[in-house]
Amino acid sequence: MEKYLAELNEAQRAPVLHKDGALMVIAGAGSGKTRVLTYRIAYLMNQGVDAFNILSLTFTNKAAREMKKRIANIVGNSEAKNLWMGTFHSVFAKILRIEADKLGYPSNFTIYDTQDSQRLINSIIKEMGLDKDVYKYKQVQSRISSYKNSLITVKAYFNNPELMEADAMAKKPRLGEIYNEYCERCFKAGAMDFDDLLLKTNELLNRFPEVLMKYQERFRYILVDEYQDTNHSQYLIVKALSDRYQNICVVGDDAQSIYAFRGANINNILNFQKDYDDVTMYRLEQNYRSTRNIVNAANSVIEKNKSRLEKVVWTANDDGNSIKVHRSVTDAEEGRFVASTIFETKMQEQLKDGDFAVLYRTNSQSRSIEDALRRKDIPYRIYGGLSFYQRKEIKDVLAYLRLILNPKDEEALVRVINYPARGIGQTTIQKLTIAANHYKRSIFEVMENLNRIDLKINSGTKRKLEDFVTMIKSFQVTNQSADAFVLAEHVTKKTGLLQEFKKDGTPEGIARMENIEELLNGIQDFVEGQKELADASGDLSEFMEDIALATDMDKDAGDDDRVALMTIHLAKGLEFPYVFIVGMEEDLFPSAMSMNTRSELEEERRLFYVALTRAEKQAYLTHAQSRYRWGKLIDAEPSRFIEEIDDTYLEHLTPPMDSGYRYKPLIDSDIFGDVDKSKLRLRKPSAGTPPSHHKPSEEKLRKLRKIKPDIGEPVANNNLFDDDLVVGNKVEHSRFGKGEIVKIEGVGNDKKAEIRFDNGGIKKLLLRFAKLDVIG
DNA sequence: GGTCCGAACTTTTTT
DNA sequence: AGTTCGGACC
Repeated sequence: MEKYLAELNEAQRAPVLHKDGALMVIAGAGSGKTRVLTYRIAYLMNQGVDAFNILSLTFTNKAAREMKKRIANIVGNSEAKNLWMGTFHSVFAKILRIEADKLGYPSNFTIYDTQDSQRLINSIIKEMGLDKDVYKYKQVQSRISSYKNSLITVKAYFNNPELMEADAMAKKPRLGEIYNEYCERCFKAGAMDFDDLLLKTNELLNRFPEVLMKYQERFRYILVDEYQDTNHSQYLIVKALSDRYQNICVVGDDAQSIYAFRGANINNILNFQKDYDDVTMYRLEQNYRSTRNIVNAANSVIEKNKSRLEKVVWTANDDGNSIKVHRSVTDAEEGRFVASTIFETKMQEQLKDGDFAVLYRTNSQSRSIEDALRRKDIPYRIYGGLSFYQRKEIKDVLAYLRLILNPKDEEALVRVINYPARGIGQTTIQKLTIAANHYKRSIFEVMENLNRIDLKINSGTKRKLEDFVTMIKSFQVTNQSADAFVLAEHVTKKTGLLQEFKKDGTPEGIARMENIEELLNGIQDFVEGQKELADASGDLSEFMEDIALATDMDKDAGDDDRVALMTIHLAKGLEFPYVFIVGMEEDLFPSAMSMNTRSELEEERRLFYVALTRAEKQAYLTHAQSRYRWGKLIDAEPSRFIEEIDDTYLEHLTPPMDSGYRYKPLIDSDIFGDVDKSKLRLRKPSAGTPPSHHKPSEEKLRKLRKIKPDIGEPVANNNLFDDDLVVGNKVEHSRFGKGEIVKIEGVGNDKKAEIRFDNGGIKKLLLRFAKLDVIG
């Protein structure tokens, strides 16, 4: 152990050696935070802490695996095995399976991905006869998702006039009904969506004190990586679990918070010190990754943000080269520049393809880069985008497998009941659905009992339905004895899925068949891996659990030597010697959708900061004067972010254009005073952020918190009111008028106040949404 | 109940 | 641009 501790600098060693209590590590980009986490866990175990008592939450499962491997090298494999490590979603999915019965779920519940959720919501909207142009299923899904991430259950929703009014004003008065129906259908199908994995964990821990106690005792030491990207739901889970022992270590960097759009709340990290007694704060500020040029350039950009924690990232590395900026006429030319630069640099510097990465803001930008790389025969790998498991043919196979494990899984059933075509059409499915709703049973159960219910289905169709049921049941029998691979191979043959593509013969058909074969290979690999483990069998349920929450980054890259293509979001936590950041153009990066408010623009800027700090030796920024978007050639101006970099760190490969362009005006609370962001959001509801919060003026904020402003302007805050409103306060509400607080209950985002209004009414309002002015 | 064709959406990021 | 979905027609 001593040997390992010697590998750390002083700043890194301190949090590693800090055994008990709450600690927060603010870790600048490239400052070795993974190393700190790894050694801290190893050190805890070295100090006699049982691996069973440590829970470590990481951003990807791959990060967890790698960390575990490194810990195993220090403390030994058998010990490291007992560590609980993984993403929030995968860890709590495991716990939910153990405790499922308490919540009324089967332990083999299905996990719906976003697509499943959207399909279900789509059919609910149709069944309710709503206008699909008003109720756009994707918008509705993202709205429901953000409710869940803010712990607003259906019940909480209907108890909250503010929310209902907001949705009504957005011309969606029946959103609550959809939400309710969606939840009921998921429950009936024995399914949880991604957000449920966190929401139901909260429910579990809140409703069952003995369960909470059990896991508090179990997880005496909790570590959370990338804490700046946790959402409210995750925050509450961590808070609950760590409440007993308070041995909580969070690591993060506010400058790299880039997931606000899916509910991440930067205040979790900004307010950590308020949440626990006796917090020790550590800062890692020395960057080991990048050249001084890159570090300084990144600093000069992030300085433009107002909301930041104080931190100075520095490096002892060499200056290195300037950051190179390249302009091209079209996106195709940009691709060619990237490809030929990679080609030449590789030759001159004796590098590998794997030393290069191309980062972009949106997945759709990969195409032009791919084309250029392919022409030059440069091997590459695309991460993310339409992930393998989201392809239609793969989802079809998986739907059969899901159905075997959980026949109540309606999304899976609807997906494959007539695919490949077996003569079961819309009408029949409709009849089944109505019957299922009527008898409060699943469609599959209805199909099992066709002879006992009169559904006015003709005998031919009935026969087909029975055949389908028999087939699934026979698969279930096979599943008793066969491993996942044998079963999956059997299923693809028996269902006729493979046949379907074989007879098709088109290039797409062949590609799809190859994808299915690749899936089967993947399953076989998995099964063989599992069989080597003592406590696993390689059966279907193990495989399905493994892939349900697998991210694209989790797949083994196979350590093969290729240029990496990915979005900046996906690149978080990674590093490459040479990095190209392409599409540095206004409306693309920063994204046109993110320029309406300061906080959105600041998130884009943090994203750029993340991109830049991925580079070890050399960064390139490229932009095109025109590019194809939506099938049309669009003119583009260079991104403001290029200008924001201090000029001394840049080298223009092409003469810079005159910078006479202008930016779109910001809608900003700085300018307009009290901007009601929830209304802004509703006008533009595609973003996946949680329902926004009323933000009082800066002065009022200060009064509420009774503290002086620290650096810069705080972001719209969920937890502002935590310690400030008390019973007896006089408040004014925009609609209900003046009143007095008679009761406060709940914590954090769930905090409610009961207010007796002067007009006689008593209302219970969720503080984070209630527009209250304190008047005494 | 199946097939074919055109409309519509896509492109912000993801567990 | 490419894909997916829904409606009209067979």
